[in-house]
Amino acid sequence: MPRPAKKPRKSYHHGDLRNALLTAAREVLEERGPSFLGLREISRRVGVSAPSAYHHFPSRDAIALGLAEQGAAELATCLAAAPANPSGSLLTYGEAYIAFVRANPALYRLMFGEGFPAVSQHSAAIRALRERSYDIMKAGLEQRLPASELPIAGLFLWALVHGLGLLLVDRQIVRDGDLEDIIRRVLTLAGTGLLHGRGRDDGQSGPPPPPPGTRSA
Amino acid sequence: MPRPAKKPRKSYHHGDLRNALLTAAREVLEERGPSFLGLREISRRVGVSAPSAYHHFPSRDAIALGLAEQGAAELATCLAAAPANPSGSLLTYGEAYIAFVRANPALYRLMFGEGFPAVSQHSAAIRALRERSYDIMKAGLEQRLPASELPIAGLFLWALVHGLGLLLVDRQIVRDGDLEDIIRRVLTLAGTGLLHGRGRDDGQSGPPPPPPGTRSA
DNA sequence: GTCAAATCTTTACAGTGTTAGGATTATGCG
DNA sequence: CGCATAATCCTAACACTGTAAAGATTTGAC
Repeated sequence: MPRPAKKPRKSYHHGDLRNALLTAAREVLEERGPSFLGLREISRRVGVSAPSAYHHFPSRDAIALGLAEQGAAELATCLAAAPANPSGSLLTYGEAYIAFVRANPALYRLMFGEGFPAVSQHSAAIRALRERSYDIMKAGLEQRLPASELPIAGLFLWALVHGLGLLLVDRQIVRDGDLEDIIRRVLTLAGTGLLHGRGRDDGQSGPPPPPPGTRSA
Repeated sequence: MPRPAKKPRKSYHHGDLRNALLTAAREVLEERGPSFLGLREISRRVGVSAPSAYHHFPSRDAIALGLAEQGAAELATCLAAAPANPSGSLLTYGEAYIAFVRANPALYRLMFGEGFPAVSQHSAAIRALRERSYDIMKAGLEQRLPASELPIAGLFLWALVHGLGLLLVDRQIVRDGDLEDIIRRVLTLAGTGLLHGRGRDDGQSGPPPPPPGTRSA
């Protein structure tokens, strides 16, 4: 049973230091921002000396990498749990994505920021999780777009929610109206683009969308 | 006349240290990335002792802020110089924006990253320059959209190029095709959305999905 | 020429990530 | 059980960082 952490432990060994470090790191992250994520600050919160962390992580960056992997996994979970409304799947996925970013602003910045080299180099685990998120969103488009348009449409959607999420996190959007409504309208605008923009290079005129779930290339 | 910088100067006084520091800082930035932008490293390149910088900048963050202001000004200039092709203004503005990001990747990350508190707080100068860039892009939309749609359309466009630029800088887009073409197709897709999305038809407003609070599942 | 202001210097301090080596506890084998 | 050994945590120390304080050198005004 993992020790409750943060309380003064009685045993010399902690018992679950690795997870305790990650938990404390996440607290520091959301409380004070990615640039204050210091190894000594983290260890201090856990009540342990700084070098102890090196028995569980090879470097400070590795702790940040651990957080980034957590974040990537949670993002994929959020997207997978989004209600797959067939008529407005783009809207629901987009809103789920934005909701995650707004619920974990500092974590999202860490995931896509430059502050931690280990994170920027995209570990294999992160790459896999990111691909999973991307595939989930793309699957939502698959029912309504010809396969030839999927790569561009997926990239379009990803870039939009990525940029919109970061603008929100950075408080760049100062409009005083209802933020939820603004987000919904931007995503709706994107949806009409996807719906009306299909006539590019698919010569067929009334193409039934290919329903069978062949994973995209 | 500014001293050539980087060569061992003979006079005790440098003469144009402030600009020399900014120039060296920009070199460090693009060579090694924002997280390696150290005050001592910068001073070393100029051939001057570290505390000298404090006569020209109140802190290390202030140097980064100076770079961010430079970047904001250059971005606005790039957008203003974009050929105002009336039929595809969105494409040209979007491409100009992306071109700037790709030409100054580290600078763009510094401008919108979290590594430097002074930068994240958006100085008045940066706010003004950013607004100018935004207005330039919005002006490109003005000729083709009703005024009521402008705020959302502008935000949509900004979020898209912001996200797309950051994805490019982060090397998240690994598709092996022609990158220029991919960018063009994404922007074109966005353009069709703007053109066809003016009559807002959001009849379906489903139940808002529960925001995933996701604190330590 | 002289004095003051501006500029650059060395020195020093508190903080960081990290390494080395010693203390303490848990574990597996006889 | 008893004991060797491995795992874990500790303190001490190093090189580095941003920044403050105070001394040296140059510029410019009177």
